[in-house]
Amino acid sequence: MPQRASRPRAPRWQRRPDARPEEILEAALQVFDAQGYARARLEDVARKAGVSKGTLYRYFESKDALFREVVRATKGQALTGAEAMMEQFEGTTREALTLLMRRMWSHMNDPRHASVSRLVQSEIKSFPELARFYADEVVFRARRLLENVLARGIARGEFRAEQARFAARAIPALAIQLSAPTCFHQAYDPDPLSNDALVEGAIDLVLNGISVVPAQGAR
Amino acid sequence: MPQRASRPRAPRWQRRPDARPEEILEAALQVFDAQGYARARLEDVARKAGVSKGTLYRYFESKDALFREVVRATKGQALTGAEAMMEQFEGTTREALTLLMRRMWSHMNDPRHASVSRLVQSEIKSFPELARFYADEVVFRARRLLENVLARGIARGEFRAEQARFAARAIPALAIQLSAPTCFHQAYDPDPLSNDALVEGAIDLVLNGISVVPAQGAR
DNA sequence: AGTATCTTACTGACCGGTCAGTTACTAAGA
DNA sequence: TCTTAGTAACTGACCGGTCAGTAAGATACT
Repeated sequence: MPQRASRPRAPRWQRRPDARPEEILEAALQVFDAQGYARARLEDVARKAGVSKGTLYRYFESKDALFREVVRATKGQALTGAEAMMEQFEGTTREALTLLMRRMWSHMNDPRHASVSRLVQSEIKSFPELARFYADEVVFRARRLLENVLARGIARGEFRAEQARFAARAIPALAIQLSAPTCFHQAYDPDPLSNDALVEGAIDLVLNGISVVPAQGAR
Repeated sequence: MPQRASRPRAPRWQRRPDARPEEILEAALQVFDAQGYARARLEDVARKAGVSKGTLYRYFESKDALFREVVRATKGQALTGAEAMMEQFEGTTREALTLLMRRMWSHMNDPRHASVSRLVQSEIKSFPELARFYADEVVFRARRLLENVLARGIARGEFRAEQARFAARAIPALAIQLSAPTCFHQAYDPDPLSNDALVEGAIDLVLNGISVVPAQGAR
């Protein structure tokens, strides 16, 4: 019963220019995630977004552009919260870093973020423009946040100074590679680690790896 | 001067059935690396290998199969040497692990291995059959090797037992993500780390991360 | 050694499916 | 009634895969 006599015109489609872009981005993320960039068909994105293929081109000028916007929209402001959190943190830097790492890992458990991270890893080579954006707005920004925390720990005598540069790179690397949803061999793994075990393992390894050895002085 | 009167027939092409497969694999690796699997054209692979496209199909039954063989050929026996090296190692386990990590990082500096690692990361989702092979013959095998070293260190009281499982996963993760040639943002990095700094940073982080804390007992 | 015969590595033109992007048109709704 | 969001059929490039034909070169037989 598509329409009633008293409200005769149930339009075949509606104009919703404000809602479309977001819906298309969401659909695109799902299709890109499932198929990878190259195999993803705009036809499928359109269907999933409830529009026709032509409509995509009203809002995004090409498949490339659509992909870039997916990444931008997902990761764009993701770091702001973490930065704010760190700004006002008062406890030991060990606690701060623990908190931050838990936050990173729980982020990677959000399928949206995990998908985008994986996609960027996979496709970045074909998107020099995106590469620049992603490096500046995601990779280096995350690194800067970590470096600030690490610097605080060094200043307070908690962490070893010589590990600051490497650790700021290692933590994101571990988050990307060692959170369950990103890991392709999870399915075949004879000895899989739970998500909890992965976070806690990472925290333990990093904290022990960067803390000043308690041989002389501390404790 | 393509031919001389005294040796009149310089053939337009030669039969070299033994050499072809290897040459094709090498060409395929280069093209896949440069373009990614989807964008790589078999036409280009053929040209680079000095054969026609049809010839590819004499040796490999499809593009998929060709890709699988590239991976197999490159990574297949790569671990054997490392396993042998560890088998006969006599020093402290710290030294053993250091040696092994240096070996892993220098492997990743070989463009062939770096390419394949990146490609597998990117494309694995579309190749379930390859995923199985890669998980069993590369990922888990490398992990097993690391676990053996770590177990030795635990048995000798050098390493903390609770870190064995995570560290065996973390080390390859770091090797893949934090060796220069695999890293897409190296070009834009305002504060790039040299390869040396990356290896040494990883070794330092890991050794400190897994070693028994010298608070009580040791030293 | 020469040459006829046969096998098969190799070529390259072609086919057909796929899909990003276009366009001519329709109708929502201010 | 006019603007423009939206549709759907269409186009053309691209490329994986095929196959009929060609010639390299091995083998057999003088």
